[in-house]
Amino acid sequence: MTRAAKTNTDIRQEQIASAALELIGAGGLSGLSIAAIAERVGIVPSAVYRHYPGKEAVLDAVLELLRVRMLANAEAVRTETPDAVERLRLLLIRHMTMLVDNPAFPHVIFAHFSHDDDENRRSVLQDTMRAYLDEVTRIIEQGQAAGAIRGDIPPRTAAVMFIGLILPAAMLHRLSRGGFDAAGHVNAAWPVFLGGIVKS
Amino acid sequence: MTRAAKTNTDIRQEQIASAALELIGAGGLSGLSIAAIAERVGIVPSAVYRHYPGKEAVLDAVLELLRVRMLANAEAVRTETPDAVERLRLLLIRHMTMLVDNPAFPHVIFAHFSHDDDENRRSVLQDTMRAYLDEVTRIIEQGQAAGAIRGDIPPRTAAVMFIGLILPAAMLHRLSRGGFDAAGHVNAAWPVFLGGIVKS
DNA sequence: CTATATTGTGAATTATGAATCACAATTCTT
DNA sequence: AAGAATTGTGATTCATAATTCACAATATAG
Repeated sequence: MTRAAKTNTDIRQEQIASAALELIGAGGLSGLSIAAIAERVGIVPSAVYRHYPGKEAVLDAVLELLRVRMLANAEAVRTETPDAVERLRLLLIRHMTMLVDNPAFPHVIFAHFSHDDDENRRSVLQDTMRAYLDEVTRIIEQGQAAGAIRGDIPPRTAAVMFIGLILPAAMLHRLSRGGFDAAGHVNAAWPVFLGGIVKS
Repeated sequence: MTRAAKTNTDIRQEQIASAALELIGAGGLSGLSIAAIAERVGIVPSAVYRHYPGKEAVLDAVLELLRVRMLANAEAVRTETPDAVERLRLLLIRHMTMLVDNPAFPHVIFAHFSHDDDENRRSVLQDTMRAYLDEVTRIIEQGQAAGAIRGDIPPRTAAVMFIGLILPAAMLHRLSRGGFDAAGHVNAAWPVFLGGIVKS
């Protein structure tokens, strides 16, 4: 066995967090072990502890990864188009792609949040979702101000419905082992959703 | 310590499955242990093995519980009203109530489905979801035939969107530890959804 | 009422995986 | 190049939870 190249902690931390994210996506939280992470990174299990104090810390890093990716999407569409409705559509596509690429996300969300240890993580996740929903809500409000979206619809409700265009598709995609066409669903559902929120 | 009353296996099996369901809802799959189940049932851990060959079998029983409850809802609304749209609304309420009462459901769905052991459970869950979606699809088709629902909407798409009215609400309800008003969201989202699918 | 089957109990066993540690190899500083 | 700091390795320890087992109590059949 060749020895793993000595690599700076900041690089290793990223590698470990990414490996953990992928492992969670593939096998759920139960499939996440220090040994599996180490193998994927190409080091020995005990080496992981050179870069993180323990498994809990690795999970925190995974949550941070997810937070950044979620909000990056919301950020990105802001510069792509000024039109609120079009912005929503682009975000929808991005969001869907992200969930299919990162199946770890729904896993982590629904994972165990019971012990006191997990309380902090739950809170971080909640903040992430709230921030994301705030972005979507803002786009919808903007569409209402511009007269494109019906003013009698609570923006927050529409924002949660927006998430609802994706979440079940991601779930079915996973349950069917990729058999369910998540992208196809989103494309078909979009005009229906639109029909419910735009001015007729 | 008083000794647990001797109880028939069929009763114990139900108690054990219910206990497991509740434990998963409270603490996720990670929070599920034979010891915890036993404590909740009021017996000693090793006694669980009198009624199930092992933990895997208990999980199978939990899945069966969920399947039955899902389909019971779809079945129930069929006799409550002949109107397709109203039937959908009733199902929505039932579904939402069920998810809030049984937070184990989303947990189990997004739980680990990687090992070969889990392959069978994934398949069972997929069947459950498909059967449920079939029911919803049928109601929508019926609404289209009756002229209440737009005919240019793919019924399956609408059915998945229907699930999407609930799933994110259940997620937010959980993330916020009950702070998010899932029932309120569903009530607000329903007319918007309706606006997208009914004939204008 | 006695024999048998069923269920419950506590102790012991086992498997798994997280975490620690002493030591080796590598890189960096000077 | 010498010494210090960093990173990697293998062996070991520790904790947890599933599972097994011998035995006790209780219910059921005859």
